[in-house]
Amino acid sequence: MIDSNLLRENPDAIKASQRARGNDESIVDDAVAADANWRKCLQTYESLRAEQNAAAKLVGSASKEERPALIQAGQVLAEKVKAALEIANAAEVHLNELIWKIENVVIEGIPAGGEENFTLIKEVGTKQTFDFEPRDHVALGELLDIIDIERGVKVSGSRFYFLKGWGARLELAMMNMALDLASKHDFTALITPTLVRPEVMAGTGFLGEHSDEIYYLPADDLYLTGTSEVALAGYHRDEIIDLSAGPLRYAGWSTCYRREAGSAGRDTRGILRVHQFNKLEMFSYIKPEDAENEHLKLLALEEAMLQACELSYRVIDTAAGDLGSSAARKYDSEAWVPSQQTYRELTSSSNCTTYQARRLNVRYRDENGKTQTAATLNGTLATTRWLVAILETHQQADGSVRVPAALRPYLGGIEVIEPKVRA
RNA sequence: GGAAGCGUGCCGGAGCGGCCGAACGGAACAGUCUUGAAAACUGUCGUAGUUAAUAGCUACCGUGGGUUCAAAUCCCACCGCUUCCUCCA
Repeated sequence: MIDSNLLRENPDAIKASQRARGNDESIVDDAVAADANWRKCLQTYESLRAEQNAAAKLVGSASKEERPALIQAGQVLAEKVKAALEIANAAEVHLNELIWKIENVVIEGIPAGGEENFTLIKEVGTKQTFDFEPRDHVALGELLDIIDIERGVKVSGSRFYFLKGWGARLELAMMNMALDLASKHDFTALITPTLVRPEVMAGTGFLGEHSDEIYYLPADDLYLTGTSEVALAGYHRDEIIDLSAGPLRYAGWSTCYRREAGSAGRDTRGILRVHQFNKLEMFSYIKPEDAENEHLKLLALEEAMLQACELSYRVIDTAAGDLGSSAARKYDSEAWVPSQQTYRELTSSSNCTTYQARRLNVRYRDENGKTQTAATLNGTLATTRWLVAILETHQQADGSVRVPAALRPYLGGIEVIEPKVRA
């Protein structure tokens, strides 16, 4: 939710942002008008209400003879107040409808346009080449007996899989390494609920246009979360948090569920796009003026993880039109996937400025003791999808996979995952 | 799942339909006193909206409705918590 002060003071800034995103900018003028109208209606109501309160007070101290007339006058006032309230409420509803539709104001300097208009920030590492015919992660997973897609489908349907043996351990190793890294940088580990109530799902903005991406359990009126961001953002909802000693940082681990409703036919092979996976997500609550630096910090940690996994990757600054509605800026890092000869997104880190926190009502006290809306940021530190890049990048001619050195301590020291021997 | 009880400010805890944004106690903050601290004393001490305004006004006593001239107080629904029974990891 955007700042209504900004709407009053600088609607042009919001319009420019809407334009960069490719969104309708006339809605901003509508919102300004609706805001003015609401305030006018509110004042009408409040002054009538003040009159009513004063009148009601008189009844209490009035004599028996005076009362009937006063009560009758009160009845008339009550009718007026009721009518004025209805008008004011309707005006507020209308204003909210408009204001909720306006997406976060993008940070100046990010590229305008859609998905293909990103700015390339950097490329790190060399794209892996092989002097043999490389296998894709599905073939490797089968050969090493570490990913069992066939049985995943048998048990749960398409886009499900089993991680088995070293595959399962590799994922846990990666998550643990990520958690260690995050912990060293002041992130508190948090294992979050993955079933949440409708109001939390709506509050974090995931019930909008992406609602058919989300699993819903009607018998219990609960939603399965597609990312721990939902729980992490809801964690401090309606609270005044203490940021005087620095930001609040969390590393949330959870299983994530996605229906992939709109992606039939896309990435059907392997575990690149699945209904269920695990993710370690960083989340920061911070003073707005520090948000951009924090964003760089999140990105730096993501890069540290990618480098620890010895992956080749690039970092992009996403264009305005490709941002989620809460994000003011988004950095994605994409790892090179040899079998696809292309970069695939492994991390995504968004600076939501105060947009998300305003909707969730998360505030802090500034130096003067005044409450201010906090800023929130989130970023991926590891997900199941990383296994695709790790396996494919570090494969060897015989189908074995070299374990990146940084991961070995988490895997009992093993250096190579060998093909299954037993038939 | 069955039974009973309870939800008030940072915490504890009062509250008769009107004089309750809410007694009282504690915590916290500021000051007096003190070489300094403690104690004692004095004061401050919720959030938000509107407004030029730290003036005024409005709203908020779990949430949403309702009754009434007037609701923390009465009625209804929902949510949550506690205890007991049942069940269970």
